[in-house]
Amino acid sequence: MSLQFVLLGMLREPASGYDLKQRFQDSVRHFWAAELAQIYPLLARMEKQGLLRSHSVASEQGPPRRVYQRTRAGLEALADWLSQGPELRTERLSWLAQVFFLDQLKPAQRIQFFQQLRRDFQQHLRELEAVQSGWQEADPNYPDGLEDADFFPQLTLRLGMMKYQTIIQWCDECLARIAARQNQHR
Amino acid sequence: MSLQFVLLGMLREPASGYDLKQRFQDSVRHFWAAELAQIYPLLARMEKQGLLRSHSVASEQGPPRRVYQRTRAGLEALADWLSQGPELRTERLSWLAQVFFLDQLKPAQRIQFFQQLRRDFQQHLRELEAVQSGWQEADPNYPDGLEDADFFPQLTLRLGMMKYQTIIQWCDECLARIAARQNQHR
DNA sequence: CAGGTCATGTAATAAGTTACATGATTAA
DNA sequence: TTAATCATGTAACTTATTACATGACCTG
Repeated sequence: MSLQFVLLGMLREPASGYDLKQRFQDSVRHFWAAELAQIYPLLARMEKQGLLRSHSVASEQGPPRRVYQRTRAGLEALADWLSQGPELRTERLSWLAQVFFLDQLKPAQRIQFFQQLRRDFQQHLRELEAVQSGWQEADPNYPDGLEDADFFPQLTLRLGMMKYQTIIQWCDECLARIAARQNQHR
Repeated sequence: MSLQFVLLGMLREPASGYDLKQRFQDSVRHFWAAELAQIYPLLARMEKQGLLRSHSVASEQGPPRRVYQRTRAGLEALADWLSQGPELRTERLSWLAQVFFLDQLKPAQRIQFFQQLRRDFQQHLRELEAVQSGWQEADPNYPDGLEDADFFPQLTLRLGMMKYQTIIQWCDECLARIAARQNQHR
């Protein structure tokens, strides 16, 4: 299970389940997501396994926060995972499966499909660009003077943008080719 | 559940669970995968729901084959899925999560990590290129004279190649930037 | 006669989603 | 007073993986 390692990686500083969920939202959501209903029980399990330690901290608002930190064992588990090299798993892209079968959709709707797809990814791209801008303005060292702990996250942001650009380009290409085919078939 | 729809899409012609698994292997494996242990029970369930019909056909070798075909209801379910527009779900790319946390790995191993990543994706790219070459040689209409039923699959193949190329490019960029940083820090 | 392919399936486990329950505080 | 945010959790369900069981036939 990789979520375990993602949590270990994020626990560079102590954090509660709720905090971790926020961090997903604003730093890794373009390549990982997790719900609280998955995070809470997993954190508890990891503590039982000795990878984490927790203590309760009173909160100004709401119930007390359970704040977790990595143990030595947790740190080792993370190091192991990283040193085993890239963990590649088969992706499941339902939208691409839809494209695969798109001949079974009415011609007019096919074009709409690609237009919608383009809009969706354009939106994703804009979101990442916004993240980048914010960062860029806040940190004069951006991007190559960053410290390691920020440099590698920046690389993932960069790939996210490159990938979305590629997909948008591909959408345009698809739309052009579909249009060309329609003219030919008359 | 999208596997259901992927199976419906693939059942353009009747096929057994075993057949379907093969088709995953050679046509959609870069964006979808499924094990027989998932396929068999799902096909049975879909038949109970009235989306599929099956009959048993003797095989030259091994046990009789259970061959499935779509019912009208199955076809409608597929059409519905397609006409609802692109189904985007959050991806989970563990290897990219590893990059995100790569500062927690020894510097020498970081470079190895990217080299390995590059090799892996280079391999994936080569596999798709081989698929394309085979197809290109077999069909003189490739790629824009293809019929719809082959044209859309071709688009997914094309995106697969573009994506892998992007990732390889990004790996090179990362390696260069890491090297540049090492020089700066001395 | 060992290992691969053909072919179907079950069982156990892991991973992820959706819905629900609780209850305080704060801002519109 | 209504909705949002803070904060933790459980329960039910769906989706996916790994391991196992069965047995014929085909190739080296």
